[in-house]
Amino acid sequence: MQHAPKLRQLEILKTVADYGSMTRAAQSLNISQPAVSRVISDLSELFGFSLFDRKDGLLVPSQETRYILPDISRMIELMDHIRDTTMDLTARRAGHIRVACLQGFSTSHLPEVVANFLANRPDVTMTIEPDRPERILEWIIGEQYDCGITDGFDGHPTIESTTVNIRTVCIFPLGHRFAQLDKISPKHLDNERLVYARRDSHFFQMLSELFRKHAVSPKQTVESRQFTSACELVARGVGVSIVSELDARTYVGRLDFRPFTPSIPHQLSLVRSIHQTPSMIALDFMEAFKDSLDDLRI
Amino acid sequence: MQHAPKLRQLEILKTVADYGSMTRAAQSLNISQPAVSRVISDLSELFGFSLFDRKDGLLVPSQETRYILPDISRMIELMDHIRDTTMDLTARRAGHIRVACLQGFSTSHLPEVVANFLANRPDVTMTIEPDRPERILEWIIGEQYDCGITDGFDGHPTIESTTVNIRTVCIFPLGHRFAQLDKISPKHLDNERLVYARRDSHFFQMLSELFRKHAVSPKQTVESRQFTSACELVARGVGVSIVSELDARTYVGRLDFRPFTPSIPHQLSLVRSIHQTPSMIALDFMEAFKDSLDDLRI
DNA sequence: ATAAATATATAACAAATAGTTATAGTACGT
DNA sequence: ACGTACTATAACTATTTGTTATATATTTAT
Repeated sequence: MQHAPKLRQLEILKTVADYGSMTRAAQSLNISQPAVSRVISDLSELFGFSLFDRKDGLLVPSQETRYILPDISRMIELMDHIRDTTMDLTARRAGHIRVACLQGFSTSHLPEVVANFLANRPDVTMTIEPDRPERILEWIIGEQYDCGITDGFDGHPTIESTTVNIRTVCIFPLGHRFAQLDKISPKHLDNERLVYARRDSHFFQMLSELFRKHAVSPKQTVESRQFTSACELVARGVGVSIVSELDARTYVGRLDFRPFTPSIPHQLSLVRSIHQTPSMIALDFMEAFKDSLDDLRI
Repeated sequence: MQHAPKLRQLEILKTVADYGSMTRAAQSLNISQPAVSRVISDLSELFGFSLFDRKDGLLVPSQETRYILPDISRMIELMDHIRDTTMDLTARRAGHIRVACLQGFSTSHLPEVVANFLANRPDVTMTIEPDRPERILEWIIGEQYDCGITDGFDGHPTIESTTVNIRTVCIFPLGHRFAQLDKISPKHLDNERLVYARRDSHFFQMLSELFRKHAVSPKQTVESRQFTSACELVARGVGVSIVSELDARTYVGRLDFRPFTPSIPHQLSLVRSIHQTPSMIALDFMEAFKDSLDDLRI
């Protein structure tokens, strides 16, 4: 096993080859000429062949030197690239973020948050995996994703979560009589055609409870597995529905909505494993995500 | 402008990532554990993010570290490659040699010399450019080639040359009556069908002179521009010819030959520019070439 | 939960490396 | 032959990279 050359030595070698003069190479590198001179003689001794020929007052790389110069250039470029990349990572401008989220979320609120986040971070890439809530928790516990977005999260020892209560609204087709009201309450929904979403959810149970208490029975028309498809149905005039303002917002212009009282908050949870130190860019994204909910939280 | 990491630091980082432990990385690198410890903390400070997470007693690269590890690996491989290459260059096992030679030479003696030379030098590559003698000298003067092989060279201030006198033989078809002779002299050639080669050459002039002196007049049949094609013609029974033993040898089995007296040496010159320091592998090749002529020189 | 074992961090120091200035030697153009 | 520009050598300094000794965490086993 013998010594490898130092990166610095190769850099100096390349500079001398580029300038054809040790003196000018030294100037370009902002070091003294004897420093360059010695590096060249050291390298020549290490390699065992002469590095340059003198020709018309210029130092011309020898055949042997020419043979390795391309590799040296690649080497230096690679190091520059590593340096740039670490700087981008530090400045949170590069990296990869893996997000697991609810099915519906991946088509409603999240795309805009992601688009805004990536807009001024050209070297950041993301993976978004939509799945059911239970699977999301599994992914997070298994540390397959940096963070997850779910609802109805009720705690887990290895998961750290931030829960945001999102306002609930009643959505209805454009031109519907509800547009005259300021708020919609259960009594308005009696006999109204209602599109249900996520019958098994905590949210749905709260809602049923409320109807029972107010002795209100809306006409069930369709049950959808996702809030977004409920929105689609409402926009097409199938009926009205109760969803989070978050979902409603992405349909502005295609349907109308008003606050629903009493408040039945949607509990949206941003979760991550406590066993995984999140990358800084992932932390930034989680911040950005929480910020995006600021004017929707109760 | 900020500091780039040292190659050594990256190497240590990679080793720690590979072993999942600073202590074991230190062992593998044959350095002390505190040295590794400090490199990691220095790098972490330089980069501005934490490099490892602790997990079940193992150091696991952080997201950020994982992001740059592939580049680090490439970097280290590249440096290894450069080191190996320089060692090969020193051991004269790698490099590139550019040879300019006579047309005929590129198909007769040279291929075998080249084949032998490259046989145990897998990383050596060669360019062989066949051309006319005057062009060869131009190439050499212009330093386009490491060396040239020509004949009838009569000196040039910027060219260093080694000239070898090659024995001359008379070649004749298998089964020809000349096979009974030990040597062929001009008198044997009277009225013999003779294939001429290179009528403009120094060699041809010497030969004509000789015939005149001995009052011998062979029957001219064909004139070929190359000695090798003369050999082909003779092998096919067109006549006999006078060529260098070097050319004759490559046709052993297809024609027969005997020494020709008096000796009219072929002057084969190995030339190179005095302005270009030859690469060591080129010097080796020139030596090998001269050696190949050893048992053919007068 | 605590002790023993193991792994990492810190400090003080030594060796090696990469730079410095000063000066001597070389090669080239007039 | 002389001045100019470039390169080499020498002696020295600062920085980097390693060392040992020791303290502090962290796991593992009891």
